[in-house]
Formats: sequence, C-alpha cells, structure tokens
Amino acid sequence: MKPAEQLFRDYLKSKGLRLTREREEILKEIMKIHGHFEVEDIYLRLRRKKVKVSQTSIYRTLPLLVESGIVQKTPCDRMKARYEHVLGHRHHDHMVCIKCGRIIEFSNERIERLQEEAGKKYRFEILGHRLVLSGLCEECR
Amino acid sequence: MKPAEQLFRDYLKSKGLRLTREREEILKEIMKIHGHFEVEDIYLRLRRKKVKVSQTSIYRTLPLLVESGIVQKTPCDRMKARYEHVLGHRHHDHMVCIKCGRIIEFSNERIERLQEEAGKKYRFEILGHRLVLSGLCEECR
DNA sequence: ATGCGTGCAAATCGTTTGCAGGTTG
DNA sequence: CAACCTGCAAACGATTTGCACGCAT
Repeated sequence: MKPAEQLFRDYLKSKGLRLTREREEILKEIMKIHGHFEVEDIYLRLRRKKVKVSQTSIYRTLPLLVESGIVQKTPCDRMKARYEHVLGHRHHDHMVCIKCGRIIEFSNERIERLQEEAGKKYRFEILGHRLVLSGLCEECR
Repeated sequence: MKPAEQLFRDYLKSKGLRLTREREEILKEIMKIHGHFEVEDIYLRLRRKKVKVSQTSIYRTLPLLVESGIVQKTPCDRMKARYEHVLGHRHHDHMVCIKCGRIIEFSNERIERLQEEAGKKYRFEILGHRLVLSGLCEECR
C-alpha cells in the first residue's frame, strides 16, 4: 500500500470516517497528477475512465485530503480553487500572474535559510511558511 | 491632489474614461485602508458614511485600479477576492502564531533581494509579494 | 442497526452582465 | 448627440447543502 493511502486511511480512522471506494479513487487520481488541478479535472479524468464518482464527492473529499496533509490548496486569483498533492514533493513557492492567473513554481534554498534566521531572531518556531510572489509572467508583461 | 488620485485620473484619461464621483469615493476609501480588503469592506465603509455607491460600481472600478497600478489583487485561499493598495507602503512580512494568533511583522532585505533574483530567473515581473511564516511565538512554544 | 457516504437537485455566495435611465463633454 | 456611468435585478459559475437511499462496521 502506498504511503499516501496509508496516511489517508489513518487520518480517516482517527476521525471515525471511512475509506470508501470513491475516496480511494479520488486519492489515486490525485496522486497521478503532478502539478495543479481543479475539482473538474479530477471529475473529468475519472469519468473518462468510466469511474463513477460525483463532483459532490470530490468537493467533500478534498477538505479531508487537505486536513490529512496529502493535498494543499494553492494560491490563486481566479474563482476556481486549485490544489496539488504534496507528498513526496519538495517544498516550493509560487509566482502568480495577476493578469492570466498562471502559476510558476520555484524554490530557493537560500530564502528558506534566511527565513529560519528571521525566525530565530524573534525566537519564533517556524512550522510552515508560504511565499507568494504576485506580478506579471513573461507573456503578460 | 494626492498622487494616487492623479495616477488614476491619468490612467482613466488615457483610456478615454471619466473620474466620476463614485470612482473618486472608492479610491479615497481604499487609500485609507492599510492592509487587505474585500469588495464588501469598501461597500460597508462607504455606506456607513452615507456615501451612496453600489457594489456593482465597486466591482467595476477595482479592475481599473488594478490596471492603473494603485491596487493589487492578493492571492488567497478563500472564495472572496482580496485586494490591497500598494502606493506608498513599506513592505513587511508576517509571522503568525498558530496558538495565540499573535502577529509579528518583520522584514529582511536579503530575502527581498533573493526574491527579485528568482523573479528574474523566470522573467517574472514581481509587483508584490506575501511571505507568511506560521508557527509558535516565543511565549507559546 | 447505526451512522457515515453517496448522488441528485436545489440553495447559496461572490461576481458579472443586460438594461433603462442619468450624466458628461 | 454620442459615449460613458450608474443601480438594479437577473444571470452566472463554483461550491455547499438537504434529502432519501445505500453501505460499512
């Protein structure tokens, strides 16, 4: 069994919830997507494979996946929520184009280290962070 | 006349648009808010002062303010769009204690420079950024 | 058997749009 | 007058919720 599914199962059990076929299918599909996705993406991909899961179930499952640390909501300008799975993915930050909504992922080791330093300076224990650069992407500027 | 209003007037003129009473009131109110805001915030604040402006007008004015560089859309998780005015603000970042909610403002010149570098690497024009460290403050750890 | 889960359809919420009347140059 | 603006109400699209039935423990 894959770590993501194990994690999810443990999380659900700890909350007295169940790992149903639908939740399993949704998780499996999400783990196949490397990059951002929307609710509709999952729905269409599953439907294309004749896997029967309603959009409602996807909407209801996503918060559970976020809560269990497998999936993250990513920042966005648009109305539609975007997500990405986060297991086995190194941490990265985001640039969001305020014009077209494009999201560029990047990561910078030195920035991470400076954040740690800033934390120390204020005796603040950093448990997580989120850096978003907003601006114009190459095509929109 | 304040620079923001001048900027806006120039922008509008360049597009053949007009600086109406409504647009002026909206801009004035936005410039008073130091931090982020939502459409409804502006609406309620104006209404409380008996200034008559419809939500529709706010929705229609915000893109103009963004386009003219006075206001920025800030990335967000929620459904509601959030904005902030961007003129004449020194930038700072935040540490948020997840236990007591305390917010520590800090700024770090070297982090800013590294961000600029990262932007250049992707040919991304950075107009704003937002760094949030979440964790435990001195007293809560 | 007891709840939790499901899909559907209706409801909700933020935002956008069509329209009729008002204002500006 | 032509073009822009406004407020209202209706439309819209993403998400949430109420409900009746189904399924897991």
